[in-house]
Amino acid sequence: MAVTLADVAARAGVSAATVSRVLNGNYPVAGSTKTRVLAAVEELEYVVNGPASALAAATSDLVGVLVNDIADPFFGQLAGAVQSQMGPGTPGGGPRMAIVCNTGGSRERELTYLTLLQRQRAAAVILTGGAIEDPEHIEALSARLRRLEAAGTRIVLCGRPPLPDAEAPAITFDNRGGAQRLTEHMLSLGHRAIGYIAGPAARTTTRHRLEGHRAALAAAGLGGGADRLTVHGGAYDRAAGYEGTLALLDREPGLTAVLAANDTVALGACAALRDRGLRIPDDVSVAGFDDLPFAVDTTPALTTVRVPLTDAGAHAGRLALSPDAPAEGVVTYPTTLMPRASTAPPPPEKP
Amino acid sequence: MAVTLADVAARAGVSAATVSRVLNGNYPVAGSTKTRVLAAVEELEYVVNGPASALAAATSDLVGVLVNDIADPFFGQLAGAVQSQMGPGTPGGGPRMAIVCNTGGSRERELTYLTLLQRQRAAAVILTGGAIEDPEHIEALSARLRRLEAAGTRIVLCGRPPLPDAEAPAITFDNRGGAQRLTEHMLSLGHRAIGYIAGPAARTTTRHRLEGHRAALAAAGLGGGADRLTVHGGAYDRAAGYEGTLALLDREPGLTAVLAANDTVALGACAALRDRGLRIPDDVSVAGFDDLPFAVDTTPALTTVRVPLTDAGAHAGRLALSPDAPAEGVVTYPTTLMPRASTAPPPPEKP
DNA sequence: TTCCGAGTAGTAAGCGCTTACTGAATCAGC
DNA sequence: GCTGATTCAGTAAGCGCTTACTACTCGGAA
Repeated sequence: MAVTLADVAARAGVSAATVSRVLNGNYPVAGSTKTRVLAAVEELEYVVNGPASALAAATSDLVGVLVNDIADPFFGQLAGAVQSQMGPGTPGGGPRMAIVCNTGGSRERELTYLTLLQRQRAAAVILTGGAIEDPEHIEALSARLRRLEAAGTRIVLCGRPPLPDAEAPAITFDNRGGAQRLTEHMLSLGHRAIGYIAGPAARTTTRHRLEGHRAALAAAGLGGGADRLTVHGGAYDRAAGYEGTLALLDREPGLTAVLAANDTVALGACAALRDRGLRIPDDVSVAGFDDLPFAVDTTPALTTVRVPLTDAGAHAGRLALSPDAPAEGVVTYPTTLMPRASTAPPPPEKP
Repeated sequence: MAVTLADVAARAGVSAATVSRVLNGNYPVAGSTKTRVLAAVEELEYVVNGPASALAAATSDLVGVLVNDIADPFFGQLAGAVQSQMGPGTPGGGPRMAIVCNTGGSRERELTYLTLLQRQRAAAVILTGGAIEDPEHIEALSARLRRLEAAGTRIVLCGRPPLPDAEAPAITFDNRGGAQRLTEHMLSLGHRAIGYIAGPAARTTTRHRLEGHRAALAAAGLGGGADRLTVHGGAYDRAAGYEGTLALLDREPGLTAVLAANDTVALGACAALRDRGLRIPDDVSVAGFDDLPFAVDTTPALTTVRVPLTDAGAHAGRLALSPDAPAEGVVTYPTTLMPRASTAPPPPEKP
């Protein structure tokens, strides 16, 4: 039915092995033969059978990318950057294809996808986004990853810290430092009643950002009441920001600033503040994290911390494809404070 | 090295064929045997070799999804919805995996990815987003799709009209009607000088939305000067909105409304208006299209047209998996006007 | 008791490709 | 002109799985 290697070989008057060698180019073939084979490929519109070659060569050209939420631009950018390194004419030989797997932040699906990728004999797997900090889950995850590595799959972590006993290279963001600088920025503006809406608990990203915030507070001698002004959202979404802000406002009516776990959460915070009749930044300052494209378009423009998603994603993609695992351990990308109009000095004390 | 079917068979004391049958469940196997096999699979941590089974069975469990820009939430939502139909415990037998391919709107990459998917012997391919209306490209695309279909790959179109001579099912959005209703909404508010920032030319989505807009204008007897107040963006992005708005403003200082090709473009339009010192909606009304999640969080909240991305994506996913091609032709999803605060009556005429 | 047809399990022939290994030229060096 | 290296192409043995086809067992109808 479909055109096979043998058909091409017959057409070109050579053996199947020669055609294979021309196509893979890892063995000397005379120029004239090569031309003839290529012509036959063209004429017959031959397309390699991926599964067959994966089986024979025990390698596949599939790379898995695990993301928490593909509809979230944070992961969209990351995935896009990873994919920019694949396709034709990219490092590591032939074209690769990225399989983006949407875990939805579910532990179970994370593991399931890993098995599915092992089943595809993926060449590499890139785990993105903060890791879940449940020892039990980490153990299960490590076990799966160990199996994958044993099967020859390269593992790359992007946006999460390295795993306890694996040597998979990790790319991380300086979330802690970014959060710290952001809080310092708020403090320097004069804010003292700063609410913090953290992401879901038991996530590395959540913890690191919160740690940075706490560190800045502590350095300013304000560490004491921090807990009271911190709430945890159920996800990194708008609802977390909205509800978190309302909760904070109830807890501390004198709130002058809200720091959100990320830009999307900040959007929800802004909505809640507006619904309560508070102006940004006149009454309350708001800041996000990540500097997603829309941050510059909110009103007022959102102060946030830029995370170099594109660079990191591309880097992860390259690491995944590099035939020789450099295993350079952890690379940390810096984060940058982006002060914009949503933060300003707090309003003068009301008499 | 890796555990194979034979290993499992040996462990369970049966033949490889039996193990295969237990795993695929399309042949009677006695309960006790099944239990024994499953236990062996468990103990050996056996994971099927996907490529091998794809080769032998001449089918793969990979589904390709072509998107224009994975970092755009529009496609992110669509891709997420498609994937929600795959994975374990979904229609069409075993777990499938979605390969999301980022074409970046490039014709060449669109074709390349299609070849790459053919190479993987994908079970189905879902093409999302507006199609490019270049006869030459359509021809090339159709040829590739015909080859894919000949190879047994199901084709599903989502968000684009059916192809000339293919019977691939298509899911479309009522872009035309949505745009028409949106323009009618503006007209009913009293706007007459309505600028339109269209998407890139030669895209079906661009054309349909523009047609709807023109139709509403014509029905109101305003069809005449429509061209003068229409600009085309180079992409569906913020820059298109920003630059398009500045161009419109130069062309018609008395502009009272800007309709954008989509929500992201509208964001750019808002930014340009603000930079020119114009208030929304007091001086100029703005509307978008798609109703992406952030539309409700802009200031003021963006009037837009809701497009049921999640439903459509899930539908496309189901169509792609359904073993028997229903080939129900074209299904059109309705779009809904979402009037919000960014549109209001035009300011009173200045004397 | 014989025979037949369910119901199960095994055998073996590929699926289309890669890649050692082998073989046939060609060619430089003496 | 002969030898040994070198270059290029063919042969064939799988890679791990699926699936006709065959073979056996067993209960019940004849």
